[in-house]
Parts: sequence; C-alpha cells; structure tokens
Amino acid sequence: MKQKISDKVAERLQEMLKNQTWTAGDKLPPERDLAKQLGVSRPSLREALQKLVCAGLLTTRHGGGTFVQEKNQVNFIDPLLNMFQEQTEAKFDVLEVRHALEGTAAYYAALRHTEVDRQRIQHCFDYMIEMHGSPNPLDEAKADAQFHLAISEAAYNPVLQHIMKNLFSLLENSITHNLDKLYTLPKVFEPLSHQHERMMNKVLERDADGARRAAQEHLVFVGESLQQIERAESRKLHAVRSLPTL
Amino acid sequence: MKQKISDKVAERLQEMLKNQTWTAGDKLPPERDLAKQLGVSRPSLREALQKLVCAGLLTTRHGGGTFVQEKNQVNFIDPLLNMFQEQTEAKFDVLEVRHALEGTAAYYAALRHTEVDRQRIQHCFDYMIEMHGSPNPLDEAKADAQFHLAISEAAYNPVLQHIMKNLFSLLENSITHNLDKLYTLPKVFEPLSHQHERMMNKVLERDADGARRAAQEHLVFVGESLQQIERAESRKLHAVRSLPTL
DNA sequence: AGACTTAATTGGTATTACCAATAGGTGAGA
DNA sequence: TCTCACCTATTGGTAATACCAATTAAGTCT
Repeated sequence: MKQKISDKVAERLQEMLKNQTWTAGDKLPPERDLAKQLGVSRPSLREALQKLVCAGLLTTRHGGGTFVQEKNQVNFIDPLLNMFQEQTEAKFDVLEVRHALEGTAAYYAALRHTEVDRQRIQHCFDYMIEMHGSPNPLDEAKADAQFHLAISEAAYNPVLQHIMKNLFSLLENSITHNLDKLYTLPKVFEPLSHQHERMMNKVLERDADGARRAAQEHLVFVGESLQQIERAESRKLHAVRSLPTL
Repeated sequence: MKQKISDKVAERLQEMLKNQTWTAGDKLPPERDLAKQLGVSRPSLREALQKLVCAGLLTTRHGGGTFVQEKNQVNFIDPLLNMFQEQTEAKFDVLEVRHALEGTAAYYAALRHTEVDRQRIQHCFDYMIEMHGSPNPLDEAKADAQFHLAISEAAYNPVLQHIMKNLFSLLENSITHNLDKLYTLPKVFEPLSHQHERMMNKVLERDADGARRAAQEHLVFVGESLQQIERAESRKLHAVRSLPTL
C-alpha cells in the first residue's frame, strides 16, 4: 500500500522530534517555511501537523506558532476510551482495571520511590485533606487523582504511568459527578482518608506487599460505596419511572 | 479558549457517528458534498476527517470514498506508547503491567466466560500448539497473543480489553524479536505450554483465584526467561565491545 | 455474455489569497 | 527614563480553485 504524503511528512516530523531536532517547549519554524523545507504544500504539511497535535505531541497557538508539547502535560485521551464513558458500567470497568494496576503501582512504588517522590506523595496527601469540604467537589476529586498518580509515578514504570493518567483523565471528564457524590457522603470520608493514609504509609515504609494490600482494600471499599450509590439511584429512577403506569 | 472550526467539525462528525447516522462499513458522502453540507471549506473538513482517521474511527480509500471503520479491527496504537518501544526496559515495564492486568483478566474470565468464549479459548490454545515450530516464529508469537487476548475478552471488561489489545500490538511491532527468541529456546516451550494449559483449565473450571495465580506464575516465568536472555545478550555485547581494547 | 475501455466519481495535493490572533517594536505620555 | 498604548509584521486558520490519481461503474466491442 502506498502511503499518503501527509503521512510520510508526519513520520518525518515524528523522527525529528525523537532525534531531538526540537525539544519540549521549542517553537517550530513557521508553516510556510517548514512546508518549503520539506518540499510539500502547506495544506499537506498542515494535515501532518494536525495528526501530531491530535496525538498530543505538538500544540499550536493562532498567531503565535507551533510548539513541542511538554511530555508531562499529556492532554491526550485515547479516543476509544472516550467512547466508553457513556456506558454506565464504565466506572466499574475502570475500577476493576484500577484494582489491578494500583496494587502493583503501590507495590513497585514501595520498592522504588526516592526522596523526591516521598515528599510529593506527602504533599499530595496533605493537599487532599485540605481540599476536603471544598465548595467545588471537583477540586477534591482532582486532588484524590493527583494523590494516586503521585504513587504510580513513584513506581517508575512509564507504561503503567501512562495508562493510569489516561484512566484518570477519562474519569475526570464525565464520571466525576459520581465520584463527588462519593465524597459528600458523610460516612465515607473518614474511612477513605484512613485508607489513603495507610496506603501512603505502607509505600513510604517500603512495605511492598502491605502497600499492594492497602491499595486493593481501598478500591474494594470504593467499589462497594459506588454500588450503594448506584442502587440508591436506580431505586429513585424506578420510583419515578413507575409513576406513569399508575 | 475558542475552538478551531476543524475541531468543531470533528466533534460534529463524532456526534453523528455516535448517533448512528452512519454505521460500521457505511460510506460517507463525498468530501465536496459533506463540506457544503456542514458549511465549511473542503480543507477544513479534511483536517477534521484526518483526525478521525488518525483516531481509528474512519478509513479512506483514494478514489473510493470515506468509510466508517469496523470497531473490531482497531489498528490504532496510542502514539505515546509508540515512543516507549525504543527503550530496552520497555518490555519489562509492559511485563509488569501485564502481570497486573492478566491476573484480574483471568480472574474475571473464570467468573464470566460463556460457552462461546470457552470454545474460542480452546481453539486459540490448540492453534498455539499447532503453530509451535512454525518456520516463521512471528506466527507463534501472534498465536500466543491471540490466546491471551481471548482470555481477557472473556472477562467482559471493555476498558481492560482495550488496554490489553494496545499492549499486545505494541509488543508485536518491535519487541517481537525478543519473544521469538524466547520461543526458540528448547527448555522453554515445555513449561510455557504447560502454564498456558493450566491457566486455561483454571479459567474454564471457573476457579477464579486459581486462574489469577496461574496467570501470575506464567508471567513471572516469562519475566525470568527474558532476563536470562537479556543477560546472555549483554554478555555477548560486552565480549564484542571489549575486543578492541585488547 | 464476458472482458475490455472509457468516463464520471472521489480522495489527494498544490497554489493562492485573505482573515485573525499574537508578538514585538515604536512612539507618546507620565 | 520608564510605562503603556498602539501599530505593524509575523504566523496560524480558513477559504476558493484547479488539477492529479485512484477507483468505480457504465458503456462498448468482441
């Protein structure tokens, strides 16, 4: 199969990014120059650029220029994951995956974390406590996500870290309204906070197996709480739905 | 932040795909018509289409038309995962993640698999045995991947399934040469095959915990074998490199 | 009726022009 | 001299148009 030239251009650009021709934050040459330099028309170049933008490797600012995206702030969401977020069961699916991943994340974080990670984890924990009761429940949910990401970051496994990031950004997008419901339940914050603390301590004590257990117990609790909420919601719905039949 | 119009068009198209305006395999209207219909210029429409193509939702055939991609044959690889495959440690990172995911995949597969899944899993297992000693070692690696995917499919968790698919396509792309080395080692095929069989049996017996254990033991073995190969390789490299210093 | 040819359809690329947002420089005013 | 506003050049975004290339399908010839 012959390749489209916009694809070839995209590959060449990706090569140049890998070869550090430009590094994070750098400004690329203007489209007109770059197109001439690569020997293609501007629309073709633009299609190639669009792909890389869509892949989260570049960003463009109208009138400003085209820049290499910092690797950290990956705002890219796997488009397929995107389609899951409608189905109501998705949050339980995500929870099952997290159950699997966070256990090992905590395990390896306990083994591999450095002093810097230790400080970041503690800071995230404190911030999470601080955010409790914030007027915007979303803040608390984000702080929670940051805490979990800080731990998985300390596992020093880029593949795992990347998947976790995508999972959380998936959650943030549309399912958060269920999470903040979770936080507002009076009987839930206490055990949640306690579980977080236990998880953090096990990691920092380098007790790998204990950390894994703590993470898994935490997610079991979250899952059960979510199911309770779900059941309550469905009871409400059924009540409403059954009215017209009377 | 104001949105680019190509982004808005991409969103509208995505909406239409969700709303089943066109379903899998359908042919979209020609670009010229579609552009007029949406009230944008053809280049703008094309940029939007490119994004969806890049996301794996559409395919284009030069002179033929633009078609809605079948959901199954998602040839899409997370571009960031793509960047990992160069680093030599990546395979161990992937292995750690698989260790986490395949355990729970086997666990839930044991609980949720249907008769259809049972047949598919057995078929994949038989095919994998059949492929052993194939002239092209890649075939055997692919059969292995199919077997594992069949199990994770039986877990009926789309999020998990999607991640597993991406991980395996990542492996297939560039790290396969390590996997087939694994298969060609004489002392390895026997235990590997035995582990696969045990894993399958535990799943089909609906022994969830046993299935999880079997999956994890399998991956521990794979990891150790890979490390042995790695060490052997590095010894070779060192031997070669040290020659010039003599 | 079948195979080949040809023309219409349709995606891919290039050229050009113009719009819109940003950035940087320049001049006026404090 | 410093600061702020304004203006202009740079640069990404959009549009219109023409032409190329691959495919498809209709039409024609054998």
